[in-house]
Amino acid sequence: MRRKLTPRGRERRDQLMECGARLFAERGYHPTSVADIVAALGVGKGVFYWYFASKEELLTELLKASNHDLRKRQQHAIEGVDDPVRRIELGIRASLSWFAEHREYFAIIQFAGTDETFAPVLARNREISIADTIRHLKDGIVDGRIADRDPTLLAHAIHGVVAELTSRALVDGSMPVGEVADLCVAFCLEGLCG
Amino acid sequence: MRRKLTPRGRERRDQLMECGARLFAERGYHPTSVADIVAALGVGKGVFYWYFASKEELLTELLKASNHDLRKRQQHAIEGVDDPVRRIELGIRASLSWFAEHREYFAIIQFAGTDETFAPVLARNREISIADTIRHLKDGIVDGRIADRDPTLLAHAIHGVVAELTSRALVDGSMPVGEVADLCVAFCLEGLCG
DNA sequence: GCGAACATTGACCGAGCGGTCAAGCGCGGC
DNA sequence: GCCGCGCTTGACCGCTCGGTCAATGTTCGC
Repeated sequence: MRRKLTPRGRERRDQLMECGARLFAERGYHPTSVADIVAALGVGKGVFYWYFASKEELLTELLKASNHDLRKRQQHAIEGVDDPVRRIELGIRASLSWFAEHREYFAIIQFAGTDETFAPVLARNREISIADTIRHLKDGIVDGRIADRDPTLLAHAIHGVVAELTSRALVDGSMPVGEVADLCVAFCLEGLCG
Repeated sequence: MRRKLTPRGRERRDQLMECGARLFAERGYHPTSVADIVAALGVGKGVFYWYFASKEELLTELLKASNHDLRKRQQHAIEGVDDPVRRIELGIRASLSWFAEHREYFAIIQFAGTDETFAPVLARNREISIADTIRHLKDGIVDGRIADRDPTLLAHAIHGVVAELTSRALVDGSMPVGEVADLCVAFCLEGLCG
């Protein structure tokens, strides 16, 4: 593995990550070999192991980087908004629009959830995200704007709606983001009967 | 592969499916080899290929069988109930209790979703399930009991909540089914603000 | 008690995997 | 001009995998 990174090196690393993300998403993690990844870039196998200790490490880095990017988007979206219900709404919309622009990551994250190896990093990512949501929920419950139910379960419920609609409507179905986001928000805030 | 099946053969086949389901859930599909499955049963490798054409076919059969069983449970739960909202509620509760009793299938289904190979059978399973839900939703919309929004997206939203709460609260968290089901129903019917 | 069909064995195969490494390349500093 | 180091090469290694198959055991009906 490398010690330092010159600009040229950083570019190669990014290329490998992008290429790996695309192939993992298209064919799955196990069926994609390191040989496939370097072949797609037209370089030798050694290049891969210069930048990553293992195929496993590449996936881990992909998970960390994508979560970091998604969270930045969410934080930017709710910046300066005080109303907790509105913060939740904007967070949902930010998530959907991020996934609409990075569809390949959906499959990657889903796979990572099926392999114990990636449980730690995935759990950490989710914890952060759930904690953010819980904070807004608790604020809303105190204000009386949100029904007084277990905030942890509520947070997971919201994440479930976002995940499923991302998967079915954005990734598979290619529906317009705005339309999906509107229903997602309406469902989360008012339910079926609202 | 076999032609006919004697009672003895049927039992072996069931053993292989049960054993495969357990190992796939514990370690994942790719990391579990056919050799692992037959070793766990203490039989030769040829036995596996007598009952299944491939490892792939075993997973496919597991997906079909589990979905069939889950659907039976749902249909039994809503038998004789006319109110569409109540039917949805009972369907949600039936799903959660089924998964609580068959936790291993959650990981299997999640993995199958990451591999194109299993997309057809998974899509078919989901279509059936979503169609059931849509039927009740439309009935509810006609009655004015359910808000007039895209029933397909609503159905996916409900499935998302069920899936996520199954995964986080039942499989990982081991919370009591009843408690999770109550919140799941409340969230789906009334949302955060209800 | 024999023959047919069901059921089982486990050594074997070719392919492909993740990962290694000795050797070589190219560029900036001296 | 050449040294050092970041970077690249690709043949190679050990191993495991999914899948095959000829031989053999087991269970029936007749």
